Amino acid sequence: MFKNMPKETLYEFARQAVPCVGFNTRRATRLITQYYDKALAPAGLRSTQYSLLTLLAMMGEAPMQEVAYVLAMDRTTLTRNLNPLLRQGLVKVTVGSDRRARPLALTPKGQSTLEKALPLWQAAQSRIVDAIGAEQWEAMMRGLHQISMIVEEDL
Amino acid sequence: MFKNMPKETLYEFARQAVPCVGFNTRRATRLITQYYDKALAPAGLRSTQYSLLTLLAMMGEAPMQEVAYVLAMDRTTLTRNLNPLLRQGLVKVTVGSDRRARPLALTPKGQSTLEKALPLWQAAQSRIVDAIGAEQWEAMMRGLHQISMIVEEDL
DNA sequence: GTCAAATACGTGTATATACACTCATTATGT
DNA sequence: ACATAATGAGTGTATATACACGTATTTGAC
Repeated sequence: MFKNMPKETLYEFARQAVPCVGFNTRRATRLITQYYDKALAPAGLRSTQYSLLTLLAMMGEAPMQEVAYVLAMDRTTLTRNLNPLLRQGLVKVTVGSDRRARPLALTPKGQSTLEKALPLWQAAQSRIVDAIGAEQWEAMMRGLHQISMIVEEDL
Repeated sequence: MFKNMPKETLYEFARQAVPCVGFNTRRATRLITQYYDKALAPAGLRSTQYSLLTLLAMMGEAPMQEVAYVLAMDRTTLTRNLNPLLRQGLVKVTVGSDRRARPLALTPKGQSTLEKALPLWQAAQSRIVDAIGAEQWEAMMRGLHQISMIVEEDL
């Protein structure tokens, strides 16, 4: 019975059973995403939605192509991810001088939602970074970027 | 225009724009999953499916509850993830002495599919681990497990 | 200037993910 | 033994993800 096992032992079992980079990152990402989802729920945002709003706030008005590229996300996935944000009126899609492009931008409501979410995110983020330490977190980021670059060569 | 940027610069921009643990792990996981998906395609498996088959092979006949727990995956997600594997006849669902439980087990076809996939996975895995080094990979695993334990306290 | 190539985007389909709710079966307190 | 709680699992719904394919617009070669 795994449920009586300490988490550390369970993780070790899973890692031994499936010693795959992809499996272990996906597994951790499931947990981490749930954690931020829960933290951001009072603002009515999911993890992905918070990330997207934040990126749009930083990028300003930008065509979908560019946004998807920075997200390392399929263009069509971005289209779907926008739907809940459009329905809630947090993001607006306009048309630029190039009438093919669809520049995205935050609405005032999107801006205020983001401001409401910021302290929630900050608390969740700090809880992790404070626990593992900034150096450890920086090292993890470097590792994830390193792996990302390796795998992108094969896509 | 981000497309002319070196990847390293792009990643750094994304990390600065959205300095969130969840965002950065999700972003990397998207790329890594695509990479393994591509590598495993000749065996007709997606990354998640390969992981699940491997875990079932290691666990032997086990009730869904247990499998989901080891995967750190919602029980109902496991139900859905089984569908393509059941349709392809790679996994079978039986009924045990406790008629509520649904013990899962690989079929012979599931076993042979896994054997076909193994060298494909090994090649993809080695490409990453050889590039970053075993120590770096071990450190990443420890970091992911550490973060997983922290966030699980809040779920 | 015209027409093919390139570009920006959306849709159909399939898998991956989780929550709320429901159903069937087993365990338990009296 | 029986009523109730606890347990194991499935479904409805919504979001997240990517590929194959199609549409509209712009670029560029001539």
